Amino acid sequence: MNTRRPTITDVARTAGVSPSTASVVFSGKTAVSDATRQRVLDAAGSLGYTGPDPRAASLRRGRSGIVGVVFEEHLGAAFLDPVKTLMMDGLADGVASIGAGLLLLRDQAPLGTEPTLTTAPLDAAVLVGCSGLLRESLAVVTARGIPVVVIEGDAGEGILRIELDNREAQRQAASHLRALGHEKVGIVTLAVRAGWQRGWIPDDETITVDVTRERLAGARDVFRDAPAFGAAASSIDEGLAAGRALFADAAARPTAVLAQSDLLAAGVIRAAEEAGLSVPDDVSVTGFDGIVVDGLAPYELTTLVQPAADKGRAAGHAVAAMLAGETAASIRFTCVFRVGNTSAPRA
Amino acid sequence: MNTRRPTITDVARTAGVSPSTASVVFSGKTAVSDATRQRVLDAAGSLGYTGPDPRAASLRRGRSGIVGVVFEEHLGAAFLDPVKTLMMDGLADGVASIGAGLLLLRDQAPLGTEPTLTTAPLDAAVLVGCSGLLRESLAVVTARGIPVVVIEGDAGEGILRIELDNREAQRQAASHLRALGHEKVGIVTLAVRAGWQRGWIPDDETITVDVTRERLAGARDVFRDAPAFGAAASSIDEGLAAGRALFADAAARPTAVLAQSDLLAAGVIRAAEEAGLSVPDDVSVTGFDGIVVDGLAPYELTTLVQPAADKGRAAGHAVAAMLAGETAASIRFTCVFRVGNTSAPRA
DNA sequence: TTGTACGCGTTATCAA
DNA sequence: TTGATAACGCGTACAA
Repeated sequence: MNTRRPTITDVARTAGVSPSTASVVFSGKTAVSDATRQRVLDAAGSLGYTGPDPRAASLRRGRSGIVGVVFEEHLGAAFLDPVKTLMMDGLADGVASIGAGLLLLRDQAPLGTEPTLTTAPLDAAVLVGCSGLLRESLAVVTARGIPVVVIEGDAGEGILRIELDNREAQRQAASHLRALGHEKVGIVTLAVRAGWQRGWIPDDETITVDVTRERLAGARDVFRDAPAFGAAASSIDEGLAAGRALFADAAARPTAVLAQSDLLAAGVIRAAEEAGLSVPDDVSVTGFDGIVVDGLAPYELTTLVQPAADKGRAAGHAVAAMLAGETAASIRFTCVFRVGNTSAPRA
Repeated sequence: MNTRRPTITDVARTAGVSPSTASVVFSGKTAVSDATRQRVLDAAGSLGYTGPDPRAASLRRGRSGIVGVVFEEHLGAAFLDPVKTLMMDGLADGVASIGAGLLLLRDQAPLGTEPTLTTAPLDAAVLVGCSGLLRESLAVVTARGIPVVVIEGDAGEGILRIELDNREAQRQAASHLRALGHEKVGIVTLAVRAGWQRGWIPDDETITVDVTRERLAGARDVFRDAPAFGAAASSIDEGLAAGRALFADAAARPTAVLAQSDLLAAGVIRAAEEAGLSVPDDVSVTGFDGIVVDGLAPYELTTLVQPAADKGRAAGHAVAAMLAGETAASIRFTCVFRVGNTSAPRA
């Protein structure tokens, strides 16, 4: 009848000690005599007590050991992107140093259900995103007075950011192509804004996604008038579609393509093959990210290797530092340009 | 000096009401007069109170609104698998019905850091995995008396499972090939056990991964003596390597290949192309999962479509039901066989 | 080395 | 419609 779970008080009573002594046995904060410890442990065993209730401990300590990760997109979409996956991996590592776990949260409340971002017992939050969509989430979190870090996003005043030298990096790839003699270059970009449908980007288009805008600017620093085709997402299939558009007109065909992600680049390569073009002899293709594209061998992309996992790890460490009361600073990571076998001198 | 965050008691005092009334204003559990509500809201606004502390609420309610998801692997590895990604997506949906969030947990405690599975404020847990590795996690969770659901794993007595008709499903694909006249068939399997290196599977090998064993059994139900090559993971590159092994000896070459995942199948197709074989004219290839393989067009795999997202959703609903005190039952999902353009009659 | 006493911030219950 | 009271289960000064 009394199915209530045993508490540390029950254990203490059974062991014939005070609750605080029992508590200490589990937390190990203070020395306890072996005899007493054993009595407490035995009592716990016989009662089926499995340790302090995390909820109560969390209230008492003021910490829950949980870091929220907020995505703009649908969760499935987020993990389809290998870069985000790597980033999460690093983040998991980074917060592990404070023994915290990662709570997955979506930005948009799915109608009717509780908006967990406001009600979850978070110690800190990491916002992942590129457009201005997460401004609202940011407001909620800062109002709660929770430490927050933004990865690859427009954070606003006084918010810690983890970012990349997108423009400078992309400029390197463009310069590389320029040095190889290429002049007619096509650009394949990531999404221009939330809900963007694939298509050529008009010159007067406003690009709200930071990453897209910065990388495009880097490419145009070198090839001022290069046409840009915006993909709807970072995937091989989107790159294929973009590549088809670029190679459609044999007369206007570019001799090199700057893709804003490795997946897009892989798709562009497929499109080139499809059009009877050889890579890199007829067309050079560069990517961005430096991930391993499954199934792309024997091609090895000329690309910009970004420290995706390090970005996540840095975010985790920043969060850890802030929770420890230390001050943490924004970090700007640098990409490493890597020459593969998908770029060559202009034929 | 007093930087302590305001509590609901502070708000109540400022508004001139009792704490319980203020609480009700935020929870909406009981009707409150508009005048009173406004006074409380105003007080909260002026004090910078942003709502009840989730930690305290969680202690009082006995619920944290958090469901743990435990993976055997490294987080990055888990999300590299599209099936797991879909499953997570469904799971997120499923637990959203009770307003819960997903806490990512790893099975192996990374040495020294707190094992969060024992200390996290979980309402329930979902274990994802195929081998017996998560037995330990299971023990921890059941000891805590937390509802638990296992997806695609050997759960043991009395544990709720969400599974697939792996053997029957794979048998369908095999029968399909048999009906097409194929007799020399090769099998490409998923990992045989944790840490497995790719290679031919000896007849006396013990297969500890449930999914691998069941699907292999299904294939052998039809092709008793078909040789099986075990991949190290589910990826196109692993499939490519397996395919090379299968097609290495032109004389012994199979006319059809049963792959245990779509990614592996995609790799096998690449290997076939590489060997100058045409799919499906020279070689038929079947997959398993029914995911969209990025970049595989124009091939459309003959495969078994598994309801990956539904599995996750079902796990979420099961968890919700158990938390509501209802009884939930194990579920066995069924795959749907889909014929694409990668299988054809034996030449 | 152990015990006492109290508070963490909230909410359920019941009475007014 | 509002308020008083009592937990929820634990950790930690401080005293013994």
